[in-house]
Amino acid sequence: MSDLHEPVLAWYDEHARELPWRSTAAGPWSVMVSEFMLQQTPVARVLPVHEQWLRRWPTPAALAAETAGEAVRAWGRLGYPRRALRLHAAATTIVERHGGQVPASYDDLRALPGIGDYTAAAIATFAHGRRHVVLDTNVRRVLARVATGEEFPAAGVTKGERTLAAELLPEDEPTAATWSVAVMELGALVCTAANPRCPACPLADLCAWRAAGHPAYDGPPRRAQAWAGTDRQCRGRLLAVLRDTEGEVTAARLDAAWSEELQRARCLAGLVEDGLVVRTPRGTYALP
DNA sequence: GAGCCGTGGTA
DNA sequence: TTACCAAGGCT
Repeated sequence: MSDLHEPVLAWYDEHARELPWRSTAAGPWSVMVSEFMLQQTPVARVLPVHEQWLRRWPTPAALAAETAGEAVRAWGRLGYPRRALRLHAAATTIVERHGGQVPASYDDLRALPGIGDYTAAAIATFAHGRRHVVLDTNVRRVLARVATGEEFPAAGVTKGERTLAAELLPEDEPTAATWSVAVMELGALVCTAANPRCPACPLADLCAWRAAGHPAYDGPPRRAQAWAGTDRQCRGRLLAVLRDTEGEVTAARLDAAWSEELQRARCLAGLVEDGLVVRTPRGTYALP
């Protein structure tokens, strides 16, 4: 399967997007911030917020010196605001335990809040040039199609998947790093979830899914994410009020943001529990 | 391992 | 319009 390398690397050399966190001028912190923001969030929406963050907090120490609430506020509408909390906490740990430098080792990164297997491998690879299996949704989809002949990978990462990805990883460290970002980019731009651009794919002639005639996905249905009326929507509404207000917010303001009382109370308690909101002694609410 | 956690763009 | 989904992590 190592005959996949050359076509993918050549394609990446020609078609890679120029992104701020890929610039030679970008440091490990820029990469780390981007990886947090890109968790489940499209590049287009990350770009402006990433730029603001790096300008305001050019180092982990700069972010750590702020309150967590300012990180949540600056997160804006990227979604999953607990990521902002975790990034702030990770920056604090980096200052306290790593001399203010983003760690290069997978294990050190993996131990930070908000960093799971993917993000640890991604930062070690993209920020420090280390050699790790970087298995995100893009890579998984490309491998499922090219090697397994299925349209989509299983719900969770399988052992076989990880083994395959490890076998495909080039031995040479810098080449492995380029390969990892190249396969991700191929999945993001060509081998997309919907309407893949097979005619533009450098692996078209080697692709098992294409050879099989693009059979439709027949695995278990992926349950749609409910939204309207859910706690997630309610939490989003409540936090938006806090984000868009300097200082404290009265309970009445939050009452106005969501009419269903029981659900509102449950969600507010959840936000406090998560550390995204604090209740003041006066009974008002604020960002931490 | 399944469920939960935001948001907005696209077809 | 509804449904899908976009560089996951945590419990």
